[in-house]
Amino acid sequence: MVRKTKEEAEQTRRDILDAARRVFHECGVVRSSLDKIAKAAGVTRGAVYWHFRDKAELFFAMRDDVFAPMLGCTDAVLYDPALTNPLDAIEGSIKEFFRVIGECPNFREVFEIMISRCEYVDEFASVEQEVGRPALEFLQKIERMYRLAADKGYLRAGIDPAAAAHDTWAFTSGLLHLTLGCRKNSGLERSIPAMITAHMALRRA
Amino acid sequence: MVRKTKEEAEQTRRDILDAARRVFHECGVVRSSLDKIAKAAGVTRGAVYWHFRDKAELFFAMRDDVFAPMLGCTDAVLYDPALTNPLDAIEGSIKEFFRVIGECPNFREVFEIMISRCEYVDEFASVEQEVGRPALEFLQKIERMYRLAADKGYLRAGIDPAAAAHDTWAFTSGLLHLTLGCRKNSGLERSIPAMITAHMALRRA
DNA sequence: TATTATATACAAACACGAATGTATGTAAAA
DNA sequence: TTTTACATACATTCGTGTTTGTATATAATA
Repeated sequence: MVRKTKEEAEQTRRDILDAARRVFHECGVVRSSLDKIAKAAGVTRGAVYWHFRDKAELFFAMRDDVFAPMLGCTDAVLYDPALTNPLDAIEGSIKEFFRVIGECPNFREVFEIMISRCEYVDEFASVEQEVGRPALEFLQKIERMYRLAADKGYLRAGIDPAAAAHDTWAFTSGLLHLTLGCRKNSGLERSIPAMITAHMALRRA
Repeated sequence: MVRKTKEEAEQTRRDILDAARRVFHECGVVRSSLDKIAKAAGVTRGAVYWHFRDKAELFFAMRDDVFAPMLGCTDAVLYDPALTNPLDAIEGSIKEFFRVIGECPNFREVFEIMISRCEYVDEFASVEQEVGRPALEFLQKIERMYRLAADKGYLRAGIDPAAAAHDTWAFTSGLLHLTLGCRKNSGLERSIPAMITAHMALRRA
């Protein structure tokens, strides 16, 4: 059996993507040979080269599988019309982000790969920029929300919305890196929601 | 000329360390062959293997050259007896950290290598932990300072010192990652001191 | 002090494995 | 019958670790 049906071929494609994530996570992107990934997927390098041009294309395909849904999750909360207080929207959105990271190993693995198992040089140099772009968009989104909160009188007096946004931006980024970095120690996982609550409480009127 | 004096040998050792930093930064740790590093230092791989057992040892030696002095810089401010308000000590210490990162390219390069040009697997897996340890120590240090500030009445009423420490901890970590990541765009560099000031102002009585 | 012996500080050459990209083969689906 | 969806085989490149060679600094000795 060599030639498969379209559905079977699509399945091996997904098998390869799945294996790539596991192997990238275990060995790092550079040290993950396509042969290792192929074997982890139960195929040969031939199949990998059939579906993907090279390792970079495979990497980006794997990443895209996860990033788009993630953005949808957090934006759904951020723009939830039921939340009248924009500060609740920000708080809920950030909590949602870390909930997904904490509960869904696939998502967590991809973020760990992006942050600590990939060298941002040569063909992967763009990864850094592509990580930075969503981060900047997040900054702009919450800045708008903070401004809205200020208009509605929810923001504590004397706080500049832009400054608050930058602060929350750095806080969120740091929390992500810290939670992915030191997983086992310090039981950071469980205290994340409380940290987010405390962070936002500082800014409430 | 083959055999050199002790001083000359020490100089080539430092040349190699210097070249390693540059090449690691440009090519990433895994893709930096020892031959590339040797050539950048004006020697052959023989010299590299003479001074260092392998790439990992070279990497850690390069890193240690920078990390120890850095800790000294920030701790000097954090424990400056002239600062009676612990919140000033925290603020000054963090500002000092980012001042060094911003003004000293060597330090910045090493941090960029650690954060975005090194895959934390196999022999480099410990790097992640060794980055995490100073981070945890930083958390404990500022937690003590926040407690001290609370005792002295400098901390805004209603703020828990431990929660404030965690928040500042994440903020600082995030700021580091963001400033190293998106260097050119958004002119983040220049607004860092103001961000730190605003961050601390939120907690002042 | 002069001579000798030895360790030093590399350069150069070698052997080996690993990874990549490509070319070819092939059986079944369309 | 022609693609498709791979498996297999091949050629080549690259990096590593080791070994060998060697001129010289340095210590030991006479």
